[in-house]
Amino acid sequence: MPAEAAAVLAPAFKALGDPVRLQLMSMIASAESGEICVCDLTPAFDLTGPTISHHLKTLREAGLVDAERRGTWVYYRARPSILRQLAALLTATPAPSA
Amino acid sequence: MPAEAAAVLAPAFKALGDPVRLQLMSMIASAESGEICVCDLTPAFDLTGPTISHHLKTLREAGLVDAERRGTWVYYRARPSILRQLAALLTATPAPSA
DNA sequence: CGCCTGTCTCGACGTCCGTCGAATCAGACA
DNA sequence: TGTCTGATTCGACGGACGTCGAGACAGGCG
Repeated sequence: MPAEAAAVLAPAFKALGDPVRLQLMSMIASAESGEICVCDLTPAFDLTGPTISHHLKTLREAGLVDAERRGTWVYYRARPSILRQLAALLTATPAPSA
Repeated sequence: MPAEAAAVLAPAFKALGDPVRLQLMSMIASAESGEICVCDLTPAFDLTGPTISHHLKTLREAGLVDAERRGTWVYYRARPSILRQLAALLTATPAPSA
């Protein structure tokens, strides 16, 4: 793996490297309708609204989720393509020779 | 995903969230013989020995690699089981409903 | 035994991160 | 228009992180 690829992929792993964000990602990705409102995410944690918003921004900037405002509420949905990329990287790494 | 699971898995993602460690992990996991010497890892980076050693310790403590001293040299090898766990988490997250 | 190479530990420094409170923006509704 | 709720941005604080230099430890070899 070239250094440039590592520089591109590492931020995505980094974004998942916080327990709160990992759980947020899980909730977003496993939402039945494919999307979930911030107002449904916030009460699941013992954290203030701004803090959850900050974590969601981190996930957004890592390219892991998309956000869309509809009326008063903001809905988040996962981006499966990048998740597949990360998973492929992890399964590809073990040496096949053995 | 329960909060406890997130607390357990997040550190592994966090360890991969640094470009240097991600590349180290890639080099270790893709080693032909299944293991690789620190002396082969260090010159691949523009970093000092202690810094590489620190990153390797981080990967070790995250459970991603094992280290073994043989004579003068220390060899690192990947732990495929945890890599499979992380990959499964990423592929499992997208909602199947569509 | 003394030295040399390879690796790790320790202490320090600057920067980034997670969290909060206060303030701000976006939209709905009377 | 005014106000209320939901979500974000801003500024600040404490703690963790990445990096380095210096020093310590492990093992091989004269």
